[in-house]
Amino acid sequence: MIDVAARAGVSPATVSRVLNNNSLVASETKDKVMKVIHELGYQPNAAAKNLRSQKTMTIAVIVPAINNSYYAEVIKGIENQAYAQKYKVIIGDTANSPEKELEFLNLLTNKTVDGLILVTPLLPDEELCRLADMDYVIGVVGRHVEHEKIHCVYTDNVKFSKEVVQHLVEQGHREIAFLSGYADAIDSYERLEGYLKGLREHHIPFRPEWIENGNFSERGGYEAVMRLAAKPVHFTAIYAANDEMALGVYQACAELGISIPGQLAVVGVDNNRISRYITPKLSTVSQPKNKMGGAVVQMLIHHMESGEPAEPRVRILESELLVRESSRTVE
Amino acid sequence: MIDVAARAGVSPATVSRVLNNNSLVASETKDKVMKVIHELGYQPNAAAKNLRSQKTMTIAVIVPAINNSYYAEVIKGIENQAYAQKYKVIIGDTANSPEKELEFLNLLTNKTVDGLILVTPLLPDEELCRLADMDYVIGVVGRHVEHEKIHCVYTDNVKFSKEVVQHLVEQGHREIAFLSGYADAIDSYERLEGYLKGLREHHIPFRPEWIENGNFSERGGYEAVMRLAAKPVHFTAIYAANDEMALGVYQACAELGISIPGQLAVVGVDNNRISRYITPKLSTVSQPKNKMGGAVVQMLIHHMESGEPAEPRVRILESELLVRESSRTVE
DNA sequence: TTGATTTATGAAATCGATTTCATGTTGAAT
DNA sequence: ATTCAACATGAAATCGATTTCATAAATCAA
Repeated sequence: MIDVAARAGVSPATVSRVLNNNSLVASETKDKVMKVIHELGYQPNAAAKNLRSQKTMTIAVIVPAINNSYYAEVIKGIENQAYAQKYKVIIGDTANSPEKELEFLNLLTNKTVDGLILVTPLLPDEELCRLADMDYVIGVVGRHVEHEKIHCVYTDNVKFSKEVVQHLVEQGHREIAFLSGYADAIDSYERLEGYLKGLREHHIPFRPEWIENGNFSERGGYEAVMRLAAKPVHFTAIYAANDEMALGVYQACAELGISIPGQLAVVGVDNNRISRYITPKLSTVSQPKNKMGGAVVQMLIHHMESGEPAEPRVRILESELLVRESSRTVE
Repeated sequence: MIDVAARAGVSPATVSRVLNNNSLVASETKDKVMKVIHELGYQPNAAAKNLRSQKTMTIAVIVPAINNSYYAEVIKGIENQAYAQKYKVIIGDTANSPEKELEFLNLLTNKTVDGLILVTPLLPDEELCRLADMDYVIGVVGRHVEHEKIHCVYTDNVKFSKEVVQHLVEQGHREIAFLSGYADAIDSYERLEGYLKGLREHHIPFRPEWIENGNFSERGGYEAVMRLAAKPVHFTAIYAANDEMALGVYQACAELGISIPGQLAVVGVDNNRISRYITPKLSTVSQPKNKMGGAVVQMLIHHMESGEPAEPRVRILESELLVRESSRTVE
């Protein structure tokens, strides 16, 4: 910058003013400086800028697994919106480890980033609230955190789970099993809650044997069905709390010689890419992943730039039940 | 930091020395300072550190589409390796736009990051070489760039394409069509080259009608097959330059009443998740995506820390042909 | 005891931008 | 002609760490 100033015969202060479109600079001076800037190919140093402005124009996104398509889509929405508003995005993959997640929080406290987005975080609310209390800017996707300064975006797990049950009942099912994800995940809990409420609404007495844990993974789903099949309990439909587990259900059924949807209806959640390609096509619940990412970024940027949390602080986006082959009664 | 220094009754210089494990500090002073640091929950400011050290411990990864599983896997490999070596990762999604890609290069020139990784870049080699000439640290995944300071990691497109042809010939096919990706992508070009060489090796006269462009997309693959089917040319196998297009082939065949692999054998490239779940299971070429990402990060970090490019500068990793149902001759 | 080393610490410069405050210039108004 | 406002610019402080250089204290050898 000093070089530019010297070569243009002005002070660094003026160069800075030119760069920041400060009105207080004569247009001829401006032209002269701009010319030198282009000649030298000068670019302002980001670190210096960050230090002086106390801003980094960067946000961090922490996800359990980047390669999982759900998170990849959310990240896509985040990156696109951030880019549009001139922000950069740092990603952190926790590999489902709360310790790693905790470490990434340092990005906020050491001012590497201006704001942080946690997607389905594993850490307890208190940890997040503690940071928010210190005025760090935080957004959460896929979970609700009760703190006036924490932004949340998610879909209503309870609501769409009830819809799934409703749909299965309409297809004539009254014995519906449920595959949950890992026990401490909020999604798991809420989808289970919706499932139970759905049963209740249709006056279907609930049987605990219908519930198995599949840890949100294909393998887990497979094993859960095997356990289910070994029990003396009857069911004609399975609601899997995500598509991965539903994939496991398909595999188990193939091995057990159970036909889908003929003998067993299956519904998943996530609308991952595979669900549309597998045979029979999997009925599932679709969430607006890109939109969720974009929404939380907008809220965060608002907060960072205005100093006030966005209004509303919580956005619950609509999900959609996609009825495909796996749950449609064969005519 | 000044607060810490004051409270510990030492100078900021000493605090800094403690933080950086500088040996020139008495152990009792060190303990005293550490205690205050913990009391105040002090964390060194990243921007100041970056400015002073002229390093950011950050690398940027530029991909055409984050949500595409191939890139997501590469990113995963990059992030994991970077994290292990205490580096942060900024991502940029170009949405296949060279202009956007060019913009992301500013992250390097304005010193937001210490190094940059481009995954299957769209920009011409010259642009990258220009930066490398200025001693910016650059890595490229999925393409070869001839510049002594640019690190490259990729698999041998020509080699595995020849293997695909070889495999199809072994299955009894001699009329093999080829679906290319967009014309300016290096992968497209090299896979075509391998296809042609493969044909030559088996003394199969090449027919230009066998080649159609599918732009690496499912839709493109579908349309390409439709065009192919409309031509007065016969073929019993299709080599699609990626799995997405192969998916399009499946769809087209379903509509045209062509059975796979009975009437048409299909092979793709990428081993994306769906290829294993679709019916019939798609034969494809698997690349070590995570490993490619990890490898390029290691090379970059070596370069950034030693000042010298890593040796070797180019790493060609092995790919694997996965023969599944879509190309196996029905007995 | 004295001088030479080693060890521990602080003062101040530095990284490269932004911004406040002061100063100088120009032109309009009286 | 004089005063005042508006405008244009520069000098210097600042952001928060690191690092050089200087200095003081402690240790050692003679």
